[in-house]
Amino acid sequence: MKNSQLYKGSLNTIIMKLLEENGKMYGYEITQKVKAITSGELNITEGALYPALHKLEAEGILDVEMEKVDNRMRKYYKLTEKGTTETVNRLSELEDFIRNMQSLVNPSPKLEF
Amino acid sequence: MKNSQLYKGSLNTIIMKLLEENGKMYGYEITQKVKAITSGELNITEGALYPALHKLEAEGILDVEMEKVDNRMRKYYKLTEKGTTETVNRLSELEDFIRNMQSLVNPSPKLEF
DNA sequence: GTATTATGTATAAGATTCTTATGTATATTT
DNA sequence: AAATATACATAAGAATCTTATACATAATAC
Repeated sequence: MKNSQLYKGSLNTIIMKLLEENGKMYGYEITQKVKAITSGELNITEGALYPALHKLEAEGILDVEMEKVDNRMRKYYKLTEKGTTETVNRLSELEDFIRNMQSLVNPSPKLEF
Repeated sequence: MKNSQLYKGSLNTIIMKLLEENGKMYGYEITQKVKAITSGELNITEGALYPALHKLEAEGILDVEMEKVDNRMRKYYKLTEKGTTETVNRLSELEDFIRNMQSLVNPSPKLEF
């Protein structure tokens, strides 16, 4: 996704947070939501997304539910109980990560008078 | 480094920022500096650090300079001209990344009255 | 006095995550 | 009729990191 390696490792957290927020979503919907929220800056590729969803399902983080809409198949994903708990941890880790990165690149905050 | 995949992809940016700030540093010094700044939360492993330094050197981002201190060898790294330019870009990418991640996980900022 | 920890660099095997390319299929727009 | 949007899937390879191992000197602990 995108021309920056920084996003590597953040996809699972993004998926889980969106599902926590929206109840249930299908793959394509996730890609569009992410694109919209980031003003087109972050584009999740299918090659990254679908294997990630399958893995989260295999780990018991997500439940899946098929639905046929407009003659097309949709796989809706939602957080399991375990997944909901795990999401809290992931978001906490993300906060720590962002805080640490800001400490590293912003050693002396500019004081304004 | 650490028990979170989120840091994956951020090592180069961290190295470059520290070198921009401190002029020149050697590998072990970088690991200690990062540990100190993050209060022990982020530990750069040698297996990640040294290959990263070698690659940045091969890409012309870093210059190396050997120095013998206390009968031990040290390899001091510093940014090249190209590396200095590249650092500006990386830090800009990091800002975008952090902003995007905050948008994704913080959709409705809590208003306080 | 010797064993551990700290300092210092290095590589190699394997895991994880992602990119890029490809495949299939239907609906809509040009 | 062709291209784009919607929808899911996988496979090969790249990039990054973990874990383990290796070597070497200095300082500290027992």
